[in-house]
Amino acid sequence: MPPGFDARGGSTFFSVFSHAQAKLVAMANIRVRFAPSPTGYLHVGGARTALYNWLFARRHGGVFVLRIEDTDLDRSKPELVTAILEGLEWLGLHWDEGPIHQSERLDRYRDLAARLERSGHAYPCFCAPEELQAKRARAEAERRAWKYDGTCRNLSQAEQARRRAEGRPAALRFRVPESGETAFDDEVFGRVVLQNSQIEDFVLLRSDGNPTYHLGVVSDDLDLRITHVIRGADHLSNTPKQVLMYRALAAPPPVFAHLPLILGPDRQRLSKRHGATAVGAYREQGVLPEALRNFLALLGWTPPAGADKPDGKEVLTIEEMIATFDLQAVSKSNAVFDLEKLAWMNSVYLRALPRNRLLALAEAELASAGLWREAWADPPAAGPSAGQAQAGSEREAFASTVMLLQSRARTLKDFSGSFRAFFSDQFDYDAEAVKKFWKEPALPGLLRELAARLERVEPFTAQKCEKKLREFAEEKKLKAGVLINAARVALTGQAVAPSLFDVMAVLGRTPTVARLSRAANFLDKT
RNA sequence: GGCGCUAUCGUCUAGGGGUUAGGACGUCAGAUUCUCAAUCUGAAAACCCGGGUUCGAUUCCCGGUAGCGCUACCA
Repeated sequence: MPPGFDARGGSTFFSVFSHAQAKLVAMANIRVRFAPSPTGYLHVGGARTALYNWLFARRHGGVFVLRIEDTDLDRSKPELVTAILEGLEWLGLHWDEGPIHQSERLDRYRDLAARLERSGHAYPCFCAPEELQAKRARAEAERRAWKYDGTCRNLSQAEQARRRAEGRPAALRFRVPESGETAFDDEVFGRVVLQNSQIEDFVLLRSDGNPTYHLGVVSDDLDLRITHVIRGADHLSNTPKQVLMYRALAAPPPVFAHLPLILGPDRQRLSKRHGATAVGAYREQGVLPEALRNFLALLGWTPPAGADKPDGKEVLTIEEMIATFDLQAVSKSNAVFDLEKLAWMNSVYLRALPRNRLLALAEAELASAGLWREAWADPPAAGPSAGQAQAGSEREAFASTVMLLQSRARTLKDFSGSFRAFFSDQFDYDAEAVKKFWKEPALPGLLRELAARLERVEPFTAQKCEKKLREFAEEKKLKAGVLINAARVALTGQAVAPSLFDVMAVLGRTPTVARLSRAANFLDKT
């Protein structure tokens, strides 16, 4: 580390350091952080921010720090911290340090605030919040721009002391220069410049002694030696305030990279109104973490096209993402969260899932829907015995059912939803399916006869079943399709399912025959 | 209202002073077929508007418009 790099050293060396040079130094020892506030669940926007931070750290061999910004005591809920951590773990975004709770670091913030006050960069403000609110409301009513008016900015030492002696509560405000401008070079947005006259003397320390966001972030980013601040673009306009603080502390600011926001289909900022925004909700809906992660990665970032990754390849392994992630390739414009594309991506990942993992996930889904049967469980690896051989065959039947269904699943929910008939005898006949495929008047008799013939098929395989059914159709001078489609509805209750004969094989003889008869009985009654 | 940022198919985006403006999702059509999905083939679909610079702007500059963000003793 070159001299003068200790952020807390207060060296002025950095004031002459160019942005490019600072960047170079920062690259040598990358430290990034994700700093959610536990006032809500892990939002997909937050998850993407975390992902980009994580990718950046992994790409550059850096450290990914997790920090919980819980300085708003009223709104922060400890149980939400757990939910956020779980969300991150689920997505595979493991942090190297933390979680660090800001609520446990109040001394650090007060120290920094005191330092700022001593150096004249901050001053106590005795204005009552209600008073300020009234002024603001008035200004708004008169359609004037409002900014803190500096009432307490130039109080004499004696006056400050007098008011303190009176026990009047004071907030600490940052003294923003009256003129000039503040600029920084954002990795995504480029140079951003703001007139200091536009920035108000913002609060650093509340009158109850707790820090505000700005104090907390700068203090912690300094303490944690954060080199790159990668966060949502909603912080872009706040950044000059923080840059001003770094300047007042004679400390080098980190490199900033702001990420465009994620919007709902109506182009409004994504919120509950648009449906699920919490990562956990997607998990519950049967989305795979790697699918959500891949989808989120592409929401604002385009991987480079190369020989190994021809234009159009959007399904990326985590390794490919790490190898190619680049802040320069992050888009500047906000992106609409496209549920359809997520669903597609999820089906791609679902189809590529290795057998064991798929079976485990299907089991979990069925269990939570109350459809799981212990007989399907993975038999213990111990030596074979009569009982286990039996269990093993049940297991095999379960496994082949799941594998048969794999290619048509959109989410894990399908296993307990549209695939229900494969795991339970309790299912209804879909009205549309009945209308479409149960038109043939002679159907009850046909289904019964078919059932009778299938009873004699040996062995009960897809091929044998198909042969039997086609022979039967020919005898009856029926198109095989009529029988096939009718039987599909009988076996699954649906018009949509895998190849009928595969369905028969997977169900087994007894359920197949029973369901055909049951359908015949049902038809008799209607 | 003030300030900031952004602007390519419906959506995510590539591209860049001269291109048939490329890809992905979705949509539509066809192939396949026992339904659906998958797969394959094909199609429709975009440079916000106005000025300027230029031989030539979708690309560069300015303005407008729209969208989003910030404008708290929230983060």
